Amino acid sequence: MSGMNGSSEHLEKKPADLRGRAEPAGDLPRQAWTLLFELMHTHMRNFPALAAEFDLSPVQAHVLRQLGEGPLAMSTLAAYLSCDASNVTGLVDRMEARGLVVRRSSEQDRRVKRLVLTEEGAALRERLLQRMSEPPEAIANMADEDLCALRDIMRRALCPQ
Amino acid sequence: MSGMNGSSEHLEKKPADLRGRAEPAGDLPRQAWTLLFELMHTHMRNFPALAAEFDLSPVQAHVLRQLGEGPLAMSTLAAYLSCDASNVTGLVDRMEARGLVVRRSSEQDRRVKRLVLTEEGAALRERLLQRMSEPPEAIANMADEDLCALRDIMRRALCPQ
DNA sequence: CCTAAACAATTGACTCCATCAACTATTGAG
DNA sequence: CTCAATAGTTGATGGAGTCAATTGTTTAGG
Repeated sequence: MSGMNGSSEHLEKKPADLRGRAEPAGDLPRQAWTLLFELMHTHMRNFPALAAEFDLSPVQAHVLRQLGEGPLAMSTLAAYLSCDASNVTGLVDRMEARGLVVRRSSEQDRRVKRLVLTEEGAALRERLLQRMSEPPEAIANMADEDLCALRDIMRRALCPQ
Repeated sequence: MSGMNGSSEHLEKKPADLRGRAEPAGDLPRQAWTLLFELMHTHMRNFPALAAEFDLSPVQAHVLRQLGEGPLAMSTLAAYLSCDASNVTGLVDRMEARGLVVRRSSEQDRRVKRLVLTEEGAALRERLLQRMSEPPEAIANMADEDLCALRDIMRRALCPQ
């Protein structure tokens, strides 16, 4: 880093404005969310590198993750990815070329093709999931009570039953 | 959605395997992190759409967000984005063409160019930040106690002093 | 039955993001 | 002064995203 001549470059650790911009005090969800977003964001930054550890693009890693619980139609995958169906074609082309998945034509409806993990794909998926579940520092360093509380809070939020 | 003929497509609400894969019970950070990751992930899925509300690409939105606290050298921005410097050139080209930023040559070091937000860029940034701080449903629906606890936990985790 | 609408997947044209290698201009150290 | 290092750009290439158009298939209506 040599361009550090006197000017304000502020790359050090960026505490940013995590305090909530003048602290509206009434807007609890926004405050909590902004903090979460910060963590999320710094972590998502190295997701491409994480995927690259397995010679996957970020999206391929994402697909591999979603593909765990049974065959998915192309269009269903497109819905998961919130993207156009035409996009999935090329994406799956590349993954099929690497032997991670195969297209299987449905017999009930010959328009649809279902994606099935190959052995190799399933194995890679296991390794990937294991790697992705490794928490970042900010989480790993938290106190056990905070971790427990966080887990329970998130369960309540994500599993509304 | 017409391809729903009997087969297992499981797109409904995807509770996924949030319980932690056989519940190792010892690995608290992994459990908490996996839950956080789930939220993160479903939220990041519509970030492109959010950016598109402002006619920005996801990366442009990201840059606009980072560009708030003063001029940044191109290389510094590349470091923020964890990407190659050559990438930033075209990125900034497009943003400059839309009048959001300008390149200003440094006088101390004529190699570096600093990015400065234009009026329009700064205004758009404000609107963008406001929009981005809107919490997703899973957060908005949380109980106040959980929100408080979550905020405090995240503050402890992110502002280690 | 048969035609027309709806739908799954693909293709083609296009843009943006990302990487790498090569290049220019500038700085700074010996 | 010379030479290595640095900041930014360019060019080639590929993945990922969009949209519009096409093909093959299903389904619903007349």
